[in-house]
Amino acid sequence: MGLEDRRKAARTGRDRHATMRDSHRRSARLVSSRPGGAARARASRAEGTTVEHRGEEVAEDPVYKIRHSLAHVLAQAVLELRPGSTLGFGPPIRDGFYYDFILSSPLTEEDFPELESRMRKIIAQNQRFEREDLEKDAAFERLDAMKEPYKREYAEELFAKHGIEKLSFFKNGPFLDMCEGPHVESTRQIPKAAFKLKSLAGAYWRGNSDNVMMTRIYAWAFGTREELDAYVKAYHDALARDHKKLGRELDLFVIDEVIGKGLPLWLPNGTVIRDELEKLIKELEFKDGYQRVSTPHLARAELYYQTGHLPYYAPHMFPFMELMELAENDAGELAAGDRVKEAYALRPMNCPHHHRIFASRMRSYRELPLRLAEYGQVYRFEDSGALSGLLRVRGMCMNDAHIYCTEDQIQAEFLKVMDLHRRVYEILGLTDYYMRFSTWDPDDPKGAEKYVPNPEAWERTQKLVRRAMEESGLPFVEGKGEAAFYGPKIDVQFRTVTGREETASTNQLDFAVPERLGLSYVGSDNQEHRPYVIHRAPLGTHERFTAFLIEHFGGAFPTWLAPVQVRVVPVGERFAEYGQKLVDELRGEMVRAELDDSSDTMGKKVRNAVTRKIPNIWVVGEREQSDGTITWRRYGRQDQETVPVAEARERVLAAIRTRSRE
RNA sequence: GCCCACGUAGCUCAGGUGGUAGAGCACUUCCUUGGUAAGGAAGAGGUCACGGGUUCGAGUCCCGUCGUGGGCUCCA
Repeated sequence: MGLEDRRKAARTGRDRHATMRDSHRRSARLVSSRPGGAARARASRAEGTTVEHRGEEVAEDPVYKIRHSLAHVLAQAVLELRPGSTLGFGPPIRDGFYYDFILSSPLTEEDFPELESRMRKIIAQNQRFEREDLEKDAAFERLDAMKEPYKREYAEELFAKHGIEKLSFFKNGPFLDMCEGPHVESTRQIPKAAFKLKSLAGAYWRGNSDNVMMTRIYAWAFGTREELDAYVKAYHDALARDHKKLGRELDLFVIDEVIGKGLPLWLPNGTVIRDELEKLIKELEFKDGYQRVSTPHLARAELYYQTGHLPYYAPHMFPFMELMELAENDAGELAAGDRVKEAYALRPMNCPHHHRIFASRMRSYRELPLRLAEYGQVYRFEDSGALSGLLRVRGMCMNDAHIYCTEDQIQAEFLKVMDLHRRVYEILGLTDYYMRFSTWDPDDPKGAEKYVPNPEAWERTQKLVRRAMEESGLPFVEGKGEAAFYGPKIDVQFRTVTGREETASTNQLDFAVPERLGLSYVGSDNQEHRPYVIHRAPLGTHERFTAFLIEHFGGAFPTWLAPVQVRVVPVGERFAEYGQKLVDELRGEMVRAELDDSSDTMGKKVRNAVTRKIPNIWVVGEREQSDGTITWRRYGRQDQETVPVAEARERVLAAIRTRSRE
């Protein structure tokens, strides 16, 4: 495939994604925005900045009403400031609300004070929210008079596809909006000091990248000023834990534009964390019967035609490397000709390589489940606008493994995988996550493009995964329509310090690709059978997972993970030799220890060690040297103790061995 | 990829209305040998992201490119 073809494939691929995405966002919208009628309660996924799925209890929440009403107040203020603007959606969200506009002329964040003050004036006017339900014709007439084409587009859909009878409108003061409510009775019930405009953003109409880009204004809003202040303060405090900021301060990684965007360089300190995580998971996987393999970052492009991933993944792959056949040019010299001799691709995933290992010889049912694990480096051509620190990169290392098994083994294997997750999170002290059971949507009109067409297999595998999840006792929510194209998955969702939700881990049950690649094993019946494949990655990628850990620990890693585990600080130069001896002994035990033999003062040395968030500082001076002790200062603690060297060393070794949270 | 904002020394930032760059920390050298979060002095370090344009003159104004951030789409 030539570059231009690839680009074309990329474009179509992207278009297809957009369309598919739109279809499930549309169904989500309906739940939240349907005017009148009971909002259908639905398993809620913890929404970030998108729409809340509402149940009745949510709708009655006073803060929800305040946020909903504030959105109207904001829109009114925007229309005052930018007459002729048109409206998109303006729903309440987790910590406030937003509203989308097509602005008649641009706004900037510098306009926020002006907007906020207009909003307060509107609130002070004590405008009543009055509801009016209109039947179809009247509703369209109203919307045309309002000159709100986007609202009208949505209304048409509501009447046509969802069979609603009436459309509800809310009027407060001079502002009229098509909306399902509910709202406060009058603007006076909105606390004037409990909201704050947050940011300006672009957002596609209906979340579809084929549509126009609207301007979204995000705002925080709460029931009281105190809650708002506390929230905003917590938000700003959290920014100190941002992995990008700490990555720089603690020399963990850099992203160098000369190397390329989204291609992080791991510095020695960051590499320690990666290595420790690898050690951890290798131990756990070994105990669970995984075998390690090692495969190249490249493969012939042919491989991706075989797997059937290509149409799906082309937009996310780096361009193929094409080796041209040699040919004589006009000058009669041998040079690269027009014909592609061979094409290679940087791999965007590890599974095809592992599948080829499975296929490398005849397999017997006696070998199953076969668990092949690799820390596999992959490269994905992510949209430039999606890149973000270590959270979204173009070169990443996955904690990947593929479990080849029979249908009878799926349940037990899935349980083991989920238990592996549980153990990892427990060791790391991660509790702030939730699991999402991502299933196919048989009613999805775009289902033919989205899913492997095998309803029976979908039902069967989903049942197996669901049962495994229920047995694992891990709580999960269901994400209908979120499945991979080849099977259901379990995603683990985390939130970053800035509140953005990300998937840290994804586990998929694949009943389709083994078929495409013709994988098989010989059963006890001497017949060939198709294995199932479980794709799983408890630590996701090093890049993203480390980003979470940096933020989770605020850069203050427990001893076992810390880049420097012990820093020995001699009180004066005379004690450097004693300090060096301690360091040598620790390093002899594979402890990452170092001596601060700088000419800084005591206070400065301690400050330096604390600033680097080193978990253990051993201070040594006259007393320690003569007594064979150290004075131990732990990160984040003021109290300290003087301990015999042998005991101190043993305690550090134990903390490392047990991976204690200390 | 799209919308918006930003891009001054390694880092954090100053540099009204255009007149060819500053601070603190870090770094280097010297002095200080100190008991728990910054001892002192000197020094080095910037083609103000890059490329055009306007102007007698651009870090400062305009355009483009690249990069970063916040969102959207997508996703580990």
